[in-house]
Amino acid sequence: MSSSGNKKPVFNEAALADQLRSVGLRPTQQRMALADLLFGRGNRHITAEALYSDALATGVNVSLATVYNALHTFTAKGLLREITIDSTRSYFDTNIDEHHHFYFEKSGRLEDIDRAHVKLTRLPEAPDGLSVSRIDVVIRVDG
Amino acid sequence: MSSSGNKKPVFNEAALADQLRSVGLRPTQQRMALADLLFGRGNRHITAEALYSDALATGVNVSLATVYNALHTFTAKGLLREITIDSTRSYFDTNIDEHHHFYFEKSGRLEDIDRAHVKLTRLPEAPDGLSVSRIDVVIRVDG
DNA sequence: ATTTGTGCAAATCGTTTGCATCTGA
DNA sequence: TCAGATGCAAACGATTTGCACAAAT
Repeated sequence: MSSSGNKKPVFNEAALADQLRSVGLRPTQQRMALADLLFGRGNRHITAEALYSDALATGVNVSLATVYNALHTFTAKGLLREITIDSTRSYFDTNIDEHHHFYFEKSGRLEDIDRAHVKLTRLPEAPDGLSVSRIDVVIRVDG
Repeated sequence: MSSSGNKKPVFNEAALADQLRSVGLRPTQQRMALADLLFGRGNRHITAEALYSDALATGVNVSLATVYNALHTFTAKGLLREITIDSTRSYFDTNIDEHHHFYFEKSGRLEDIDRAHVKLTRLPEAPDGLSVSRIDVVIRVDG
């Protein structure tokens, strides 16, 4: 009973705290716990509600508002990437490298596709010399 | 003051009615008027609220619920394609051919990219032999 | 001490639903 | 006639917001 919840953090607390500080965020208890759930268990594609459930399930005490707060703050600081695929909810992806997704329509699950497996050619220029901020490829499969 | 609104329908009424009947839909006044707004002015990427405004502005008498109804029914019948890009609203695309999109982040506007201008290679197999229902490519630009 | 973050509950907003009434074939 | 459509208003669900309180520097 030394850390912030029932489950031991997967990441070293000091390292997590440094990561948060390095992007200008205070390593509060809630953010530490959420960051641990997000980044301490491999790549995840998670919704706010799901992360909230995860937190409750592991004994972490946070409010839903704080979960939304943390997800948006992390996204703004580049620690997460927001994926919009289903208009009823937002997914947050812990993989911030350039990559793409399979979307399983029935289950609502997302799966990463490495950038090396999708090659885009003949891409048109962005109109008016605007710069491209991101290219998303989503392969929808009926599972 | 002979047709269903202030603005003359761009499409021939009989042709529109046939198009609706051909997919098993009754050509009601509301559906005819909405179909005309949707298909009678070139390709459009429109939200439910925007179509509703359009309808009101052209003197067409429909409820918002009917607009949603029509958009979903048309989509189910293959006359429209629903595009999810922004989690706060759904877009409906009158272009049902395979193609992709530019998304202008500031204005929220969408623009078609012909399929010929995006070539995907090295596509991974869909897992578990599931079939691919659709591939969406969205190029986000900061305009 | 000051700034930043958190939690609660209420508010928002796009969308959906229930149900009574109308309409097209 | 009568299945299918429409309209209204209430319900919904994810997300956001206002504001008082707590925690971090």
